[in-house]
Amino acid sequence: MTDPTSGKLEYAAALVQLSFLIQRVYAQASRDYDQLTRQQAKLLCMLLSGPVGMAELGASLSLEKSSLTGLVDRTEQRGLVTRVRDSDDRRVWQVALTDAGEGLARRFYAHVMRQVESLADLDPADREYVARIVNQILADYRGSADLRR
Amino acid sequence: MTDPTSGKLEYAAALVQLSFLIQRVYAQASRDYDQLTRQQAKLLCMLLSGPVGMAELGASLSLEKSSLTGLVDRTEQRGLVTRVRDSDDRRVWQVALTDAGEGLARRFYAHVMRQVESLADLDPADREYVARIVNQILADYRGSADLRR
DNA sequence: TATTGTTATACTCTATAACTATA
DNA sequence: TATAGTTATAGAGTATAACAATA
Repeated sequence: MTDPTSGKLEYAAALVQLSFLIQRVYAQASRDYDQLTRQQAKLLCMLLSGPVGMAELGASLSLEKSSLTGLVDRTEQRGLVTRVRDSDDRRVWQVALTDAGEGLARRFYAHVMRQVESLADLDPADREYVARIVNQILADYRGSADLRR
Repeated sequence: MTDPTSGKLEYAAALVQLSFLIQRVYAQASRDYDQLTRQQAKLLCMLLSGPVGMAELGASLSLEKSSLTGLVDRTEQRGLVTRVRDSDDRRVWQVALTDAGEGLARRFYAHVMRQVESLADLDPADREYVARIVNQILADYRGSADLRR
């Protein structure tokens, strides 16, 4: 087993190291934007496309429901999200961005994109190729996740 | 700003989503191997190439020294690592895998590699291409990190 | 009865600041 | 004095189990 921190890595080892690098970028960006935590930043980004129910959030974030309760509590106390009762089922809550949360989320997300883009000076053709393959990996995973339901 | 959880993503967005997917795989594998935490698993893997000093570990893991003290404490209490005094400088400690820690780390690491390999059914040529570009990203980052020192 | 979400509890992870031991 | 690492403390993140409100 070779040292995973240097030298030329095989496919899987390289992807794992890249994931740690990108998570480091993400965590640093979180601190840079209003001292967010990585988890709070991820929550905000997941709400950018509109309010999401607690159950769906828990599944997407791979969190137990009690863990999500705490995360939403802390993010709500900072004024970045609010809970909204579902009109159909009074047990259900939707989580939505506040105006402050949406502004912060947009700026944070754009910053992370810039940081990741500037990690390496790649040829445009290489970027497109990588984007295509990574989209294929993500699509294959979603397909297999659907099968498991 | 498009929903980052579905559809075709641009280069940076795709890499960020992939990093979250791989971290989920890594965390699940940690739980599957003796109920490791993600951080303990990462520590074990960093020691696979031999003992490492606390200072270097802290830099590699992006942890404050007190945070690392706690992580090594908990991992040591589980019998997976040991502290060894440096022979030259009696303030310095090296962290090393125990036999149990090394066996667990090897099995865990191999499992993560298999899991990541099997995320998608890619052409061998695509895997090689992705591996080459990701290695370039990692090398560019290390180069810029060296410049910042 | 079943489901959604919260509360209670315990533990891990992390940072800041003060401290000890060694150089 | 300076450096390597620990201790003290506080807070965030997480899971399990028990619970309340609603369906």
